[in-house]
Amino acid sequence: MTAPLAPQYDPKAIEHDIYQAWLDRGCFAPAAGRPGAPPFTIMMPPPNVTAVLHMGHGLNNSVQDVLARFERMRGRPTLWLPGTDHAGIATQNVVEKLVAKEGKTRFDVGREAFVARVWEFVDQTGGAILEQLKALGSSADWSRTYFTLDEDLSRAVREVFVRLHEKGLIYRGKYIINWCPRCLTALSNEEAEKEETDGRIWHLRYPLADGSGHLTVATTRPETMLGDTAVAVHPKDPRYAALVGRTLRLPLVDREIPIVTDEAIDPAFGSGAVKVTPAHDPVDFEIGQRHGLPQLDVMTDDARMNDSVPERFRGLDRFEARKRVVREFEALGLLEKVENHRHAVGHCYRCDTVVEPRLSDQWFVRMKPLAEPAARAYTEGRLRFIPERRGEEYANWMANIRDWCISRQLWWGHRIPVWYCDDCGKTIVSRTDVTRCSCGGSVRQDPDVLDTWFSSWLVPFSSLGWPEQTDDLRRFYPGSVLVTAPEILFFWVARMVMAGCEFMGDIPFHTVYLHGTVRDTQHRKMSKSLGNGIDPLEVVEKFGADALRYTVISGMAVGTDVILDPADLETSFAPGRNFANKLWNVGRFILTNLGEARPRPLAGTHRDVVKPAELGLADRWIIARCDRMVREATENYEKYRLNDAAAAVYHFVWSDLADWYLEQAKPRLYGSEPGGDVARGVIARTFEVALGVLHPIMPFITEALWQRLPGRVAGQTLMLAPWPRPDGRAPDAAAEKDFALVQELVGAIRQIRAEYGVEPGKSVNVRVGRRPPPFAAEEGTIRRLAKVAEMSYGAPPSAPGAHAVLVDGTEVYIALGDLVDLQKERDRLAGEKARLEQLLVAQRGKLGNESFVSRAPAAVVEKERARLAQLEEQVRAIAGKLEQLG
RNA sequence: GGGCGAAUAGCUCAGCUGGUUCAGAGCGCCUGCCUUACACGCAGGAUGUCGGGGGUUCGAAUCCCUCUUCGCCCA
Repeated sequence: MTAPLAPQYDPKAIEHDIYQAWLDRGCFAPAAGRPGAPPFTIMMPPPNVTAVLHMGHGLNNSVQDVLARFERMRGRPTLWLPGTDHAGIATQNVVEKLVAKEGKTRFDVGREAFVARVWEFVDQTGGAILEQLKALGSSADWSRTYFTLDEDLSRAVREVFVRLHEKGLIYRGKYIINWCPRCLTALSNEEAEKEETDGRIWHLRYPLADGSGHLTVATTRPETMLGDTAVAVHPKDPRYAALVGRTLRLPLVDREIPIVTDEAIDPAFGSGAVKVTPAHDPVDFEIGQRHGLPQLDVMTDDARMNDSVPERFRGLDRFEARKRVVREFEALGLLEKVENHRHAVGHCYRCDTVVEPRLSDQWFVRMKPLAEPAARAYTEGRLRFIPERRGEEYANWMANIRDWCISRQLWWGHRIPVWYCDDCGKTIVSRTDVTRCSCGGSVRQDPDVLDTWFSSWLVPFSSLGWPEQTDDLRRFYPGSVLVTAPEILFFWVARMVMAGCEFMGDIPFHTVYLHGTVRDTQHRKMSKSLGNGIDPLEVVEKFGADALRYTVISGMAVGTDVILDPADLETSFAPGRNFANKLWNVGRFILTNLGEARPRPLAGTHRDVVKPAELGLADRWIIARCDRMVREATENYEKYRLNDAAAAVYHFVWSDLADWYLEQAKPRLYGSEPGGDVARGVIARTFEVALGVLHPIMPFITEALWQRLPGRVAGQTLMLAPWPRPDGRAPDAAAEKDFALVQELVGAIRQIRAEYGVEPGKSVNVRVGRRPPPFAAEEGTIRRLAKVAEMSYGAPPSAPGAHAVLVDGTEVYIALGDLVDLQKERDRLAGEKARLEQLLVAQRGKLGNESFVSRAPAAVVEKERARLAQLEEQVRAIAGKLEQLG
């Protein structure tokens, strides 16, 4: 039935076939689920259609897949919905680069042909990333995969645009927006990323028009002075009170500008006098509005100085112009001083070009009315964040929301559904294409497209068919959890909540799980430009998807970053690789020893069921440990503490099952002791449980081993098996305590063997002070695991030997013959005695403290008393030994 | 400038409601072992002023204040 398993786990040998089998059986589509179980819906953050997989995706999708698989096994109809995003700027940039290789710009190619070219590119390469996600084991329902430019999602975009416009929440206007002079488009505030930059403040002198002196302004962008139309000071600033209302002669351009007062001026910043450039700064724009100042745009689309500046500046790039302006001020003796200044400068989030604040005609969404219900969802506790503190960022953003610039001067995207009549000048906003104005005149559609996020924010329902009332929409909206990186909290998450409230009347998910970022050993974010990225496919190729998944999941506490070394994948992914290999070998050992016969069940009504009386101490112990592991892991999965869930199974498999139980059971398995059938039953059951609990994190290897367990029927899959439930009779504190005693004795003997350098193959004789039931029950185990030849009980012999004292005071004597060094033994015991006496003093002090005894809870005091007694017993025993040694 | 967080072993981080899960895990390191599941392993071991200072408390890595350093978000 099963081919012999290789001694080293080879993920490549199993992953592909298993994934294909899951696909063939349709395991990823939502099942009917357990009766009454609520659906579990999780929207994959749609990757850019041109993106290639990086570790960020690896992490993000690992987390989502863990949650999806967990809930699926728990019997909830689970939909993990994948898709791709058309990513306006990013995709257009990629194709523009291709076109550039042919020596052309998109304008040479023309709009229609260029867009056709992008489609061609997307059809060929787009969605490759979804294929790559499959290599990670992602259990998304690929049959429902969407693309944000699909016809039905585009219909949703138009519907939303028209509805918001009808409500007066979309408007067009001329305001300061963030302009990327490289992408040649407007950006939203969120897309203009502020980066701390070392800059300068130039203090420039502007002479009074009447020649009676000058006023000094401070600026970080001197080149914009060419567009100044005023200087503003704070109305209460005594330094400038006398100058208010007078006129300055603007150097270099020789233009007269007024000195005005405005509350927005911070008297403490720079000189307290601010040059006002209404066409190139948002604050200046507002000052200009208040004072009716002219707006003088001094730059071209690509941030060169335009024709409204003196001729010698025209055509200069803005940074060239900056240098020249400063030089000329200096030459005129008008440069007062230059200071270093660190400040936040906006950069295009797609190409990192410094953004130019610029006056421009654009479409906006009025956000306040949309933000209000979205903010309330959080404050009322219906929407929660993990980690919690992210909720405050969300609330803060909502409270200070600004209108959203949604038009982009791109060709790739959803064209704005607005038409202008050439004849009557009417503006028509329409769900369907317009070919002619009601006046009969010809119409032109607005040339711009919408911000990509204007379609992404609808995904929680547009991907389910909205505005149609589809079955999917009814069944899977609202969703459950959103898993993403904190970077797109505002871009995407917050806006989805708004859209959900506005168009569906309900938030799109109740939990937002924001995971950390993947960084290198210097804690730098992984990026293409730094070359410090890790290719997840390379990791999968080398160590397997499970190793990748386990490594990132176990290495990531809630909200913390994952540090990986791109230069040393071997070490970085060792935790996952080692554990996968361990699990593989545990499985190999177990499968070999279970054989073909169906093992006896531990519970149920089968006549062959293992009766409680048949279970030995070790059996009861591993069943109890297994039960504890299931509870712990389940609880941690539920709390999104995935690393803790991972640790619970890891510890059970490695430390409890492999290191102790399997070792303990070997004689029974090998037939040298009776009870092999019981051991096999216990092993089969606990291992199957462990595989199930681990499956969400390591789906491939657990599936592979699970399918090989005896008694499997073809077609069964662990992926759809029910979530392991704790065994009703399993909690067994006594067994846990008793076996721990056995473990302690074995540990004590091993420790002494190691300290005295007893050869690993050599057996020793041991005498133990007393013989509690656990020692009697597991004497064979103790003898085998500690390599003990003769084990006897009672007072230790007087012959020299090594001594140990267990925490309960039990004396352990190990005959070592001539290996024993009396002096060494004295030193060892004296050291141990000193250590324990220190603890004893502290313990006596604690209990001697009247206020502790009277004020601490009785149970705590009782515990401490017991500990004191134990310590006293240990010290007494060791002191006795020392005396004996002389 | 405003808001939020973090500092625990060489490294990456757990430690949740103050008390035997309190000083932990993984990786790395040291010693000995190719013990017929695994050397990606087994057994044993070393390493800590829990960032500094102050406070609350019978009791603080844990709560409060303060300082220092480092992050993140927003202006």
